[in-house]
Amino acid sequence: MSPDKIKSVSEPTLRRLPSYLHLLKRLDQQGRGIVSCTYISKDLKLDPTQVRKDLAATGIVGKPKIGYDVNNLIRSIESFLDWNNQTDAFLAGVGNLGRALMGYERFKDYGLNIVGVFDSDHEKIGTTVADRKILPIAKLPELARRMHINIGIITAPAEAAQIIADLMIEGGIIAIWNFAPTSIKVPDNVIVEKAHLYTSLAVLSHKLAEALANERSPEDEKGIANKLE
Amino acid sequence: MSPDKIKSVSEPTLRRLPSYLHLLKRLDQQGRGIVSCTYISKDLKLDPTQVRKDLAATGIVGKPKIGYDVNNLIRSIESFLDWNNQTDAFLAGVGNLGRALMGYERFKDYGLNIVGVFDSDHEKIGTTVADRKILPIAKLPELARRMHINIGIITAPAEAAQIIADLMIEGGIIAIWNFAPTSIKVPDNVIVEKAHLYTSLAVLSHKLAEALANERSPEDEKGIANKLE
DNA sequence: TAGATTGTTAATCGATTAACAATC
DNA sequence: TAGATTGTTAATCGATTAACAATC
Repeated sequence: MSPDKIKSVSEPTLRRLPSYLHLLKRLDQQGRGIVSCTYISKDLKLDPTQVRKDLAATGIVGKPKIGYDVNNLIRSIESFLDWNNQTDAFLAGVGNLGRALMGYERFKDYGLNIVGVFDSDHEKIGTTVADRKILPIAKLPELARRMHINIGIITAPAEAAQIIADLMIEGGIIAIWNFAPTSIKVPDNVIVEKAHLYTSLAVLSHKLAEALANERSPEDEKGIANKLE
Repeated sequence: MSPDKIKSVSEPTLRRLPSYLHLLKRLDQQGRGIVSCTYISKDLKLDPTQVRKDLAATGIVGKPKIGYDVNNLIRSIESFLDWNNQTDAFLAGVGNLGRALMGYERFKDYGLNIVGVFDSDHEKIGTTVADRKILPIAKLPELARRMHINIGIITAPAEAAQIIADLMIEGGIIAIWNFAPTSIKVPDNVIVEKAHLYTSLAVLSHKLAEALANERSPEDEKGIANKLE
């Protein structure tokens, strides 16, 4: 029935796959042909069983006692993430971050090809970024539909995020990569992936504050330990 | 013993706090003084109990039947994340992404103050980015130590990440925000937070591929459903 | 007062980790 | 062959969700 059925996979697994891929590409460059889960798990500080399950999710089959073929593994992960085919995308909001993303030629290695850039600022419209002419945001829906664009990237300020999302959806875009620091409302069939820097910064800030507090009063921990005795 | 003890909190909770904060700031601007978990949970599409627990983790106390005071809540989250104090940071690697981060004046609202920028490229050293002179990377350890810098931001290519991390650690930096697409090896007492774009892109790419595959062959699902009967 | 809400304890769910058989 | 490794099933752990008492 379903010849190339898509396996359902947990989001934590999905998030670990790029780490494997980067390590594997490095190993490949070093001329290594075979790798074991044990090796990967040590390098990335993960549980070996977890690595095995993650890799299995991509459909790869290893050889007991031997390990996995590095090249096969790379291809398996890339095809699972659909990074072997390039997908066209539109980007809206040419601020600092927008420019940074446009400058990442590497995205093409990750299946992403940004073919249209949009902004609402008349000063910016007509100028170019990464050799692409910046177009007026109002043209996004029509162009997206005509070019069958599936992915939209929002790198605009929070205030503009919802308006842009609506235009993208109007243009038939079904996957939105949202860098604006706000949540957007979309229909159920539209996929939204948040890429909020502040989320990551929150973890760092809190852990640092915690570490510094412990450093200042390390006796606290002993105090607690003593009470538990 | 521990007068201002730091509560241990789960990482998922920590990652949700910035979303609450953004919503609360918006509500505050709209002049709303009180908010309930129910309201927050609907806006952010989360479970209300989860919201209640997350907020409780920051130390806030609400009023039954009433809700939470919006301003108190904002202050509670900010102080929990240590975003009410500014922490000085160094950034290494002035490529596109480095420039984008330097351009984010908003970081100051999130407790982050980038006071030093470094690069290894002689062409870049001496030029400025966001009004800061770019310094040679070799000077990072000494300056970090002298200025008591705790946070280091790596926005360099993967190849340079480990070298930069080592220099940061040499300079006494204990928290690293790593944007380079590679994992770095650090001593146990050093905090590393990954901010890898590709991790987020992997989720989007795979979900999109899955959605498109289902669209092409929606009868598959029926087929499976029938078999289960 | 009644009802909406907080705060907390218990149940559920899912991801991680452990154990072990199969394999080259 | 023996040992290292894969692949899979079972146990554990932790986060999410449900239930409910306390409160204004």
